[in-house]
Amino acid sequence: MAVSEGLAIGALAQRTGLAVSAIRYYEAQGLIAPWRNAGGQRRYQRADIRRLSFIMIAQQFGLTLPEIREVLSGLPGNRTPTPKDWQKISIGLRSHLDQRIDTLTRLRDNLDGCIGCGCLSLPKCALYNPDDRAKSHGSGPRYLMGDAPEA
Amino acid sequence: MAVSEGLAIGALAQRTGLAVSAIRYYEAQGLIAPWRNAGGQRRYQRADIRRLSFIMIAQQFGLTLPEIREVLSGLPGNRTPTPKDWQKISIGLRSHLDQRIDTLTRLRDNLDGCIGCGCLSLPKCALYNPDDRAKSHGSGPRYLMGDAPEA
DNA sequence: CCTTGACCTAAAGTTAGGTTTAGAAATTAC
DNA sequence: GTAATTTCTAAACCTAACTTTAGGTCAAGG
Repeated sequence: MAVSEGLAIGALAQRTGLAVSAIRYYEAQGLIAPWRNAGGQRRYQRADIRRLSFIMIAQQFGLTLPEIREVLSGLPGNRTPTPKDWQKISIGLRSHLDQRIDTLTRLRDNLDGCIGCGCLSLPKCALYNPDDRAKSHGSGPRYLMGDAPEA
Repeated sequence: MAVSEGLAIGALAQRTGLAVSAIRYYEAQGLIAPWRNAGGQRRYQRADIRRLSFIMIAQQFGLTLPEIREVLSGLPGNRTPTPKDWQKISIGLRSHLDQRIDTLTRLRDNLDGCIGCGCLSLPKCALYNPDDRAKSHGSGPRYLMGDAPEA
């Protein structure tokens, strides 16, 4: 019976390569919202495979889970997202990625001229002012990187 | 007397912009080695300002503290490093950075064609196979991502 | 001499992104 | 109708890179 009662969490895990615990964690973070069957178990739509795939890709691009949740909120809530819908929200990813590449490239260009030239110890060194603030995902203070003393 | 008994940790913190606790932490991780004065307090050389600066820059580039410790071990231990010494070890940074830029660029090039085209849900999608897979050194699974998200 | 501020150590807390564990209930397989 | 799988929840644990706290010690100034 139940020609299509949706995917169980284990099946979704297999299809995406994610751990079951990770999928539950994403739900806790508001990134995915399954329904429950009569027995209280999570059931997912086929479209959720793509949703999780998107999450994994966005993570590779350096987005945090809150950021990804934000991006996903751009999808329609009342129907299964179409390829066009995915395309639309992926534009944000693209610009995020472009920014990161720019930053790193700028950093690299400054490296050769800066390390070894003597300015390394000066707060005004170009390398100290990554005006983009690539807030590395760790927690902690790092008020230097995210919040340069000024510029 | 003691025309130059070295810098106290607070002075070093001010000069570098780092928190005192962070500098002690770096010592615990083997990244810097001050000596102690008669009273047991840490004393630093002026050259350590540059050492900490290097650490901060390397972090922006995405290196972990163990990796930075490794790079720093390339400096001479018996004398104050010269600009040439710094230049030498910075070559490793440069290649690290080049790799990261390459990876991101490859990812970006795949993005437009991949998201929205329908392959997003397939495990064979190019975005799923960042062939660089830098041995996910983090704890968790992230066996999918080639490298910790870093920044 | 005494007070204030900087410094000391060790241990616990923090954030992100999950995993592991434990005990119980639901499903599936035979 | 069981036995074996899965799944459930809640809570504890994990890493990296630090910070905060607690309880004391050192150093400098008046």
